[in-house]
Amino acid sequence: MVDAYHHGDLRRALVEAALAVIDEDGVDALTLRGVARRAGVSHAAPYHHFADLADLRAAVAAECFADLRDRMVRARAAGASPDRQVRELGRSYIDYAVERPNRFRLMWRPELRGPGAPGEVVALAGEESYRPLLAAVAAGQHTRLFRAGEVPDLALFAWATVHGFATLLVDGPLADTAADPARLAAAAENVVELTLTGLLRH
Amino acid sequence: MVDAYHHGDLRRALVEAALAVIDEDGVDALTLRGVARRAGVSHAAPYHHFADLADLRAAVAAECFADLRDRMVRARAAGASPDRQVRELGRSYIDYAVERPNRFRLMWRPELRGPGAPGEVVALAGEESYRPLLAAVAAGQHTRLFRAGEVPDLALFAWATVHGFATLLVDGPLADTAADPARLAAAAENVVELTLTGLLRH
DNA sequence: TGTACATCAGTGAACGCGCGTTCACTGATGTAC
DNA sequence: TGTACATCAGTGAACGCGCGTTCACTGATGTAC
Repeated sequence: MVDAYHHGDLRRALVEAALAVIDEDGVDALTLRGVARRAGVSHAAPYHHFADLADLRAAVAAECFADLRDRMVRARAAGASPDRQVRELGRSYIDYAVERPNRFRLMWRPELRGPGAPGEVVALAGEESYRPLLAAVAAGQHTRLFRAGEVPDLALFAWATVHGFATLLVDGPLADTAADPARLAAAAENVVELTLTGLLRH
Repeated sequence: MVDAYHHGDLRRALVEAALAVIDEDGVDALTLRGVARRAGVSHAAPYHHFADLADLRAAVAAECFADLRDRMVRARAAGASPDRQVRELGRSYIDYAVERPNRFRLMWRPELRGPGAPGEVVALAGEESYRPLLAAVAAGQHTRLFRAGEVPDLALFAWATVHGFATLLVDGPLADTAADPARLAAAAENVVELTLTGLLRH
């Protein structure tokens, strides 16, 4: 760490630097040279740890998904009943997007998933973030609180709603709402409750 | 049109070229030089019609939103009752995203809306695409088919759900579903019906 | 109807920029004996 | 414990690239008289 040589964990430091660049200047500002600069190493150093820019981007996205997964796991644990779990999951998902808009944007960039992308890690990490919601929906169905139907179908509906709301906050016309905590909370509450209505047995 | 000089409507031709570039190679492949090349003019010519790249991008996005608005207006007209209107609107929105994924991606790029963006036109065009949904929800509430509540809240829920589903199809893990017409139709039906459940009075 | 002239939309050369990537290199670290 | 050597993670110079943008220019078009 003191010495420039044999940095210790330059890979880690580069990922941290990349997160900082993305948070501050957006996904498109991410460059290998910029990250090296920020980490205080020469522009050629990152090539010892990442094949290319796409590889670095994928590593950063995987990191973000791991963070999201942890939040989802905690959110589910915070809910006593399945319906509360879904509420917590929805709120946490929205919070993540608003807190870290640029990371959220990166996570859904098409380059991560297209053909030829080093996106397998990303896809797997994404799946793991989804698992708590699937589990909560299955549990709600098991206690006959939620409506009958395929678990993946119900979960997909809930995910789509919350994800759509989050992207509208981050990239759409709801930016003003996202900037005002009170309005954001009210709008999120509305969306989450209506989602639950779609899930509940009537 | 025959002559290089006084092209006739180079602005129009540049927008068309930009749409072609975006459809074929993605949003990030859009450059002023590339568009000029494609339109068969020198790379400096576009500056007589657009201030810079961001300006061209905004013009293209506005064009896309106008297209979406037309589809939304037609979709609403195709539905006899408010619930059918919502179904048509949802399906058309999803169809647009799947048919024109790169245009759909462009339309929600944050650069279009951030501070300093020439995005006023884009914001207005986006609003107009939203109006048919607002109208359908208001109509459904008026006939007491839909639940009580603020129209914007109900409409936002419906939009978020369909928008989220569309983005998951385009940029997320549902790419496989989007590629298979039968599965796509089934998944879209599921999402739209659950959305309606959230809107209906019980 | 002609003519002089302003305007306007193109051209092509030129600029600087930051990027990704490669390469021969160097010096610190770890290991076999 | 020392020593020779392989390995490994850095460095810095160099490359080519396409881009955005500017600029003086040119020739077609429209207009005033």
